[in-house]
Amino acid sequence: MASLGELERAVMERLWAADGPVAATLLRDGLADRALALTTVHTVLSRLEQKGFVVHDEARPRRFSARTSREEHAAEVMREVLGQAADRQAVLARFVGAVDADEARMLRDLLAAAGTDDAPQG
Amino acid sequence: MASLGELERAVMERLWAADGPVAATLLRDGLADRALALTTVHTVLSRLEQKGFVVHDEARPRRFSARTSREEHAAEVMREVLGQAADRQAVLARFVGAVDADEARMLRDLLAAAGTDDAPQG
DNA sequence: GACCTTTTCTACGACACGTAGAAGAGTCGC
DNA sequence: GCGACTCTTCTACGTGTCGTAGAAAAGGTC
Repeated sequence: MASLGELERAVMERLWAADGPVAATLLRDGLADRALALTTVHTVLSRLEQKGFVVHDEARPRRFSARTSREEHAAEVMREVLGQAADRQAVLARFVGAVDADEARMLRDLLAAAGTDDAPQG
Repeated sequence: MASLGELERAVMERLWAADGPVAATLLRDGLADRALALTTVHTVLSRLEQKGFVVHDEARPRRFSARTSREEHAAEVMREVLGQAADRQAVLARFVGAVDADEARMLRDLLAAAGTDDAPQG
């Protein structure tokens, strides 16, 4: 997975923070502190689309949206990192060994909930 | 966290696969398929050190080693990704929702083991 | 102390990213 | 329908990082 540059990340943040699809002009305004040209925003958006992070609709003032939510993206990255590891158990062990108590609790609950309808088949 | 380039990653893999500290010449030999000049290996090693992934001892033919294990590194990245998220529970939910059954089992076991001496302190 | 090896310094081409102008395409008002 | 305006795409450039390595300096060997 290609990673994001500085501006690219900022744009993704805006997209994630938005309710729905956002026009490029809106994005530029949201990034007013950077005083970007509209074309700059478009370039970044194009690259983001190439990388698969963004999609746009066909309406004429194009509206852009993140392909996945911020959370889904983070989870995706986590799974990717885990998936690349040879010894996934070791990675998970270190992972749970280092997350804080709150997170451990969340994980336990989540796992328990998932387990209830996780009927082993085959 | 700075990410790794192609060669940088290959070097890290060698370092991780090695038992202990490794000399640059050994690394070059291990990467023989790439036919790299020793200096190239040294440059990469220096950059890796700057990024905090590698350390070397003071012995004269310098010996390089990975600062953290492969697994620890992966876990570190996972925690970093999680830590950056605003809604960590949502991330974790998506994460456990997508890992496969084996991994879920590992997590459950790991969490259970960790839970036994996870005394809540005021 | 001369010679060989290792390490450091410096450099360069390629590519990604931030940046944006120019040109082309579409929309709206008259 | 045409012109003015806006949006989109194409193209380009500067900078930084990465892969690559030579030259020079530092260290070790005999």
